[in-house]
Amino acid sequence: MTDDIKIPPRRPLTLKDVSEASGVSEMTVSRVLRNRGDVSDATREKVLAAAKSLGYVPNKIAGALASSRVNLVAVIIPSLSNMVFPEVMTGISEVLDDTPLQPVVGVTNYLPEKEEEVLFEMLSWRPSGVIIAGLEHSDASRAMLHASGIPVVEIMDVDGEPIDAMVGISHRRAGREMARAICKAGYENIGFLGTKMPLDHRARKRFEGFTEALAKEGVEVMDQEFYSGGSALKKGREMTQTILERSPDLDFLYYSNDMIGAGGLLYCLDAGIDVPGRIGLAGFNGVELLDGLPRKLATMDAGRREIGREAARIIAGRSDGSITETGQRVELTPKLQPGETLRRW
Amino acid sequence: MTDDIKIPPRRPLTLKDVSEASGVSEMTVSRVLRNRGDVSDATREKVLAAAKSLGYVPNKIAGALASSRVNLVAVIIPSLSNMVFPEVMTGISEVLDDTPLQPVVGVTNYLPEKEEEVLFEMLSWRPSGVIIAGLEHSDASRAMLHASGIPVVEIMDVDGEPIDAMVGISHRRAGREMARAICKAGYENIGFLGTKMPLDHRARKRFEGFTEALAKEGVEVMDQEFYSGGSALKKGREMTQTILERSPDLDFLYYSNDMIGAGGLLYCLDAGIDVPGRIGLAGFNGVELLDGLPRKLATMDAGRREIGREAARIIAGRSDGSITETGQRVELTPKLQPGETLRRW
DNA sequence: TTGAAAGCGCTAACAG
DNA sequence: CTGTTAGCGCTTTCAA
Repeated sequence: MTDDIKIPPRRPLTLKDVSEASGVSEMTVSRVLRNRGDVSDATREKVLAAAKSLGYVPNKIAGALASSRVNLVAVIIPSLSNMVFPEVMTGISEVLDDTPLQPVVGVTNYLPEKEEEVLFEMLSWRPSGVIIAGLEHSDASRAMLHASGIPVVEIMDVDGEPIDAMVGISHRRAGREMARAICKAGYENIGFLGTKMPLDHRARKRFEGFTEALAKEGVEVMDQEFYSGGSALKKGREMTQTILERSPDLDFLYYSNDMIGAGGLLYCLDAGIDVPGRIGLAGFNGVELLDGLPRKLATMDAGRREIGREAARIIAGRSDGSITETGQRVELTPKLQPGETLRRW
Repeated sequence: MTDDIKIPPRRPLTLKDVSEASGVSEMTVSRVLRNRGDVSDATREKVLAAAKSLGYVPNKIAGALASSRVNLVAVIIPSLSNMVFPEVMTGISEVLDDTPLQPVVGVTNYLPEKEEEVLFEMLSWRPSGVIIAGLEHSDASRAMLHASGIPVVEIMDVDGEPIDAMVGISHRRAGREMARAICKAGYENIGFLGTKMPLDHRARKRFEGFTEALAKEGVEVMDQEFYSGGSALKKGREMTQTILERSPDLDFLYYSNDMIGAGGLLYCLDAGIDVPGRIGLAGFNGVELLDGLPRKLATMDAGRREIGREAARIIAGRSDGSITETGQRVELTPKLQPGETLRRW
């Protein structure tokens, strides 16, 4: 009986295969597999058994085309390699896990052209929603998003006009509040250290808010230092040394993110500089890492996880019809964490 | 002329719309948009102009169904929140960026059931390939992967039998080599600190290789300490303090990852412990962060970026037909980085 | 170089 | 509760 040898199917199984194996119509098989409509227990059992034994995996492509429903949520972010966006992802996953929706991630590396590409690619899959970082996009990107008719939530930032919904914090305000806290603590010679990233609009806005609030107190940023690429912790060290050698009078350093701030803190401690007595330090983001440093860096928690959750809730709600409004605007409040690198006042 | 008011289309545009707008058949429009087959320049121009002015975005769902070609690569990883997988992702993106393929990420949180779910979900989109972390999967997962007929690359680990291709390092060997280096440096009372994660098979294999090689030298692990959740840096501090108080004779601490190792290092420096004289330290992964620490932690680079690149190359090659073999096995060599926390011998 | 016809595998809508 | 009939928007195939 050489005919007995089973050749494993190279062709993926279809509903028809399950239908034939179970003796139930394709339509009913489809109903069972989606838990839709009423099906008798007996039929259900038969179908389930057949599907399982065959190892049937439904073809969502066909399903999506037929139903014009796609349970995918496009998430478009600039980077995965700093701690901030993975945490947003965690928030998104947390709420989508309780829905039929699935996140699909695209990374833009802070490049508008890349964003456009990724967006086009993702929109061509007709997702149920788009969650995209930032409010600044190319005209083409905005047009696509607009024309798609798909729910869009722009996240992280609320300083600007959203295409549809937005969830985030005001980075201008975050910068202002940090400036006020610093002045209140009595620091006067303030330096700024950040990334060499003209396209990081949120960092830019924080800096703008920061200088604006300082100006109100009659203070100006005394010196600045920028970096790009490499280990942020190491860069933080190096930049700190550089700026302090150049401007020894500085008594406060404001970093555009916690990683370089942590590097700066390690440098100061190594160099025997009194923190926060001689020099105060502050970062931005509120990353978990800070918990393990020798001294806790002052920072401002951006509520990244909560931003992810809230954005996902909006998409999920619109997708299942429980939310019908559009244009939601959710502003979260960044929380100042004074840590131990800011003088008590 | 009130009829002049244009109501923006809620219905997504189709090929037909472009066809009508340009006066060219749907088929030819399709050819132009995909750069397939010969089309006269004149027609091409017309079509492109029409598509652009309408803001047409092709429907990949329909395209994929018709052509049974899906330019998606499923990437299934346990977590995004430690530094390791984002770096693998970077490697994957780097090579897929030069292809028509797009990565789609699914996260399993180290849970086999979740892995099964995510896998099922992703396979039902009929991706061009699957890149999945680890060699340990549930029977159901293995069966699905097998039956799918889709190229599968299991990554990170090579200690086991792959379903199809695999790319990674031998964690057993990594553990053994670290053990040898430690013994050679003259340390004798060795402690191990790791995660409380029975499902992290790679950490387990490293530990097995580690103890095995120690045993050959007549050495046993003297004490162990485990943690779960929270800031790894902080936990590293705490665990180190705990284990050293309990076993003051320890002269070496082997950490299952660099983050807790870094925490341990910071603790030792704070406590004024002579590193690597009194106590040696080593971690695992080779994360960039180590560059900025006061002293460079000994570690073993797992080549995560390269793993991602290699896996993506295999998928891309099979997908474009430039590779026809299956079952590739690529073992990368982890590189010991002695840093400054291991005595020179 | 262009077009017409026939599905891809599934589900909506309706009929029984 | 179950089945039948039409497509979903695109690409394949074949013909002009």
